[in-house]
Amino acid sequence: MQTYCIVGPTASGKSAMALEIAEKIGGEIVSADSMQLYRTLDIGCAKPTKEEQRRVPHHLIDVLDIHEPCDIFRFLQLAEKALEDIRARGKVPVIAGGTGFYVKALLRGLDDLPGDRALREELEAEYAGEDGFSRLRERMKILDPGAFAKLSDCRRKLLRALEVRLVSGRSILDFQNGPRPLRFPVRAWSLVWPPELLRERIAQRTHAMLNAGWIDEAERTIAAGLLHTPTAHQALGYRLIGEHLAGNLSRAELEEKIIIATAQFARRQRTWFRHQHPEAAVLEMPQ
RNA sequence: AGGAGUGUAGCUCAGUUGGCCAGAGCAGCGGUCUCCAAAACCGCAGGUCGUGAGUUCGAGCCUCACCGCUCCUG
Repeated sequence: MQTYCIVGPTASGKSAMALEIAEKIGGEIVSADSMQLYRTLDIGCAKPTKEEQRRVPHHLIDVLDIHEPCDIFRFLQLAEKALEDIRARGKVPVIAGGTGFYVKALLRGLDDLPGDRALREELEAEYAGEDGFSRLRERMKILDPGAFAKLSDCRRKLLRALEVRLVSGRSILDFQNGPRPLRFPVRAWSLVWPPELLRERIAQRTHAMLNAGWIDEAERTIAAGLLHTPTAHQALGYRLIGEHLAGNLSRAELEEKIIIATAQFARRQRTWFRHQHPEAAVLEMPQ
């Protein structure tokens, strides 16, 4: 049985298209969005409305508390279960999402890299200081020159490579086997907008979200500790709204900054989808 | 109208006593991506230095005129 998949940057119209397809074929939507996973991050993450969620069953929305951490494996665990359930019911999954890394991993799986959470935290602490990064680089330079050559600029990835090296005795590069095949048949589209047009949509949506109560929502979630959560704190806009509430940003400046941050995010997504999803047919938007 | 000030990348500005090819931050664009991905990281482009003339071997920096903007006084 076929599985559908729609990817695209934020504000590109994925949700609407997924809804349309799902209704037409009697499918169920699986959100592949790192932030819609979290409860109470509603307006700010442009979640489908309750009404839309009633029209078609949605999965992986509101499944985590903001204080819970999430990473690619947690997501895969949840998403694979959702796909399994949907198929068991004889329904068609319609994956829709803007978190490219998650979508790709769901479609193709990940290589089996060794890991050790506890060790990871130790290393994180060990290389935390001012000179931590240079010490990390020095160590990797001799321990795993290959990985160092490829990752030397990125602290986070170097750290992970060191973890793999220490756990397995081998380079992280040895575990990464290039492009993986799709794990199941999929019909996929990538929504592509002219940048200026998408930016305009982002601006309009941001304005509407702010007027729809996003500021109150942010105030509540910040009071609940959002800014100190392991993963959810990354959600765009909330921190800026906090600045606004603290009087450091005017309403106009707030809106402008959110639009810029969102457009920058959309650009990164654009780059990702352009290169990482050969299975997806490009759909020029609008229409 | 008179006086003072100002006019350098899309924006905010640096540019020493006139002399490397005019710089930065932000924005923009491109790229990477296998346990933080709404993240992390790498790279690129862009300026008739308001306009015109003059001084000088040489002017963004000096002189003059004009234009624009700002402030002050009437």
